[in-house]
Amino acid sequence: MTTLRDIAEALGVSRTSVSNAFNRPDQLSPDLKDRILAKAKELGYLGPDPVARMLRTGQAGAIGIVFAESLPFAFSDPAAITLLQGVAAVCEPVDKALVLLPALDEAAAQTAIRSAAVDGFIVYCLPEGSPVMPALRERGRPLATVDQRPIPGIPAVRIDDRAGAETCARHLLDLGHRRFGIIAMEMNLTSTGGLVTGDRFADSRFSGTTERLRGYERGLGRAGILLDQVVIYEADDPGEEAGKTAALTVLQQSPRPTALLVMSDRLAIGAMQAAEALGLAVPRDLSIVGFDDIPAAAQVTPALTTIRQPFFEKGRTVAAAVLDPAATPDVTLFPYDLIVRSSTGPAPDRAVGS
Amino acid sequence: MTTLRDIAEALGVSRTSVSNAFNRPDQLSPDLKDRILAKAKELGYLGPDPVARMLRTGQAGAIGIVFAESLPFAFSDPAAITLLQGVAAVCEPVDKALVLLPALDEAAAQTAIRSAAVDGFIVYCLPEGSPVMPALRERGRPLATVDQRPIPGIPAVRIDDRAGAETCARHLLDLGHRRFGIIAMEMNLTSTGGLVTGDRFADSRFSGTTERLRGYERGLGRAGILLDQVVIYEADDPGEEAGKTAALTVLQQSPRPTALLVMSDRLAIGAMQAAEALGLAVPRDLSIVGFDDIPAAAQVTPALTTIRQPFFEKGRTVAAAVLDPAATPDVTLFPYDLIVRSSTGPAPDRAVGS
DNA sequence: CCGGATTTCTGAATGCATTCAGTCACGGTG
DNA sequence: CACCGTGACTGAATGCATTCAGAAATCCGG
Repeated sequence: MTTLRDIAEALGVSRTSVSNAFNRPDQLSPDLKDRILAKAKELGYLGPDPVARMLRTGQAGAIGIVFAESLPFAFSDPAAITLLQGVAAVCEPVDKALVLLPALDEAAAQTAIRSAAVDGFIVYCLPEGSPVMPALRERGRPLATVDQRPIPGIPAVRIDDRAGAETCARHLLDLGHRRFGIIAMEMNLTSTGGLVTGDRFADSRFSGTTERLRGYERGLGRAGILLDQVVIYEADDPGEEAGKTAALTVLQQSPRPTALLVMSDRLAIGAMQAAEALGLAVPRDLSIVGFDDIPAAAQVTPALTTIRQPFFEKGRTVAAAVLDPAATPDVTLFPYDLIVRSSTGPAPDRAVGS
Repeated sequence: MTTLRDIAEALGVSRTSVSNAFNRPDQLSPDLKDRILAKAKELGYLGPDPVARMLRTGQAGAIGIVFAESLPFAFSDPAAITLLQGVAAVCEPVDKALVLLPALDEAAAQTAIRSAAVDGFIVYCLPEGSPVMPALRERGRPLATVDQRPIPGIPAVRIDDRAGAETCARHLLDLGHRRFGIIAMEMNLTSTGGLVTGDRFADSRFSGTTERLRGYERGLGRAGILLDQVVIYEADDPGEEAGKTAALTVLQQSPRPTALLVMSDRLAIGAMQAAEALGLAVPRDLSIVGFDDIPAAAQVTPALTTIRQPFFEKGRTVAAAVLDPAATPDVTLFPYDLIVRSSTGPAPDRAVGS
């Protein structure tokens, strides 16, 4: 394998000059530059080795992203994809590559983190207490988190999930609903799903789940409804199928809820399928509110009422935070919006409201 | 900044031992190992520098992916995402990270390629003659292409686009259609879109576009229909909006086509929106066939008839090809399937067929 | 033709860890 | 007691390029 040195020797010039020929051609007489480049081609030199350059300059030219779940799984999440788009949109103009760290499990994530050549890490949706976080800190690189519980000293990007969820609850209350079901996202990495009682949520490791539940609680509380009066089902994964399974159970409780508070659009879309399977018309018999406003939310029939949050912007912001940690506030809170579409309507029979 | 050497000196042991303490703890007496680890912690050592290790071992522990378009754009493509999932599924178990190379434009892609610390590259959907390809070869790393014209000596993964497209055409022919419109994907990176004649496709740089058109041509040829008897519109980007714009024009030609051959599902979904805007019922007034079978194809109403191709599998295969180039055949052709759903039906008035 | 400003080029230190081929000491064996 | 195998540990070469400070050469005006 040819190196800078070989070329320098073959030509009787210094290594510096060869390096300059590639990196700062203006520092060299055109003649020498051409001779160097020609010799390089002749010897089959592949150009300065990027790794050696990194070692010398201390710049990796890349930033890493770590997800709580395995990569193929993370890619199935439209919200994560949009976030990634935002991240890419700021990395690209500054020529930073994006490194997706494999995270088959927590151990794998840790080794990946230890051996990643990156200038900083974006941390997405890690559960509280994850051992991945210490591994990240040990690398001593800039860090920023998104959609997880803020850690003091590390820039965090998120929305006010609690307030968003409260808004959902109030929307349904305003429509006259009084019997609710809640379909929750996972509370931790190893969730098996199933019906749960409100207090078990104290164990939740995922900030989004915890906060949204608290938000529902607060919202429903305004009508005097307590969490143990509502059916709560924890989905065992973030996919539509899990939402369907969850809703199937929730909708077979009696008295049947007239409205479903669902923590994500994917789950909500699954819930709509369940409603259809049970012959319930949405929103006539059942109202459903999602969360996130993923692209599919507007496309399903009926279109989903949901909370919109700016994933793309969030992506841009975390990326910027990692790129320039100094200029970043501790936590950036983005606005959210209730988008009322066709999946919510007046409670079917107000007289029955508990 | 603390290094291996500092610890070795502080403890009066060799660098080798310190290195071993981290990488091969079994080579060391437990006592020494503990002392080293303790001292490392004490001195705030962050662990062996991954870049230095890469330099020494020649392993980057990552593979790069290059797209023809800018990253945020690439992420909007459901097919690319599924492919990525497949790639991730094989990289993850072998602890390889995935490096997304920024490609704001071709020049940016080239610098990114030159400075990426990766063990190999996956090349997705590059147009023919792209200057990115030579840059890739210069790096001298394993390469594999997917969804683009195969390059001799480089493993390629694809489907038989031509045959797939021919199948679409025959399907419509079998339903009695005789007046066709074609909505084509971009022919090159700088396409501005618009109506085109069949022969201009000789200029197409994107293999998928070229092949699919040839396939339509061959299919329609069986009924004696030549390409210049059909309206062809080249979309100016891969998005749904572009499909709608295209279809709006195509459907206003007279005589109006009774069937649309659309080169991708995203464009096809856009075309369905156009049909709706024009008050045409699908499939009663107009049949539409897409290509790719992205998840949305099954979800739109009416569900889209399309060609299914195994993106996930394709991803796995290219990734495997880069990881182990020796064991890889020159070109891997995946099967495709015509999935007949509800967007195609009998021609409205067979008597009018040209 | 001279002094100083430029331009061009070089030396050598530096970044950090891995790894092969041993050395050394110790315990067991005949 | 001599010899050998084994485990523990070390030396030093090696991977490849960047960069600062300064030397050498060239050029300018006067």
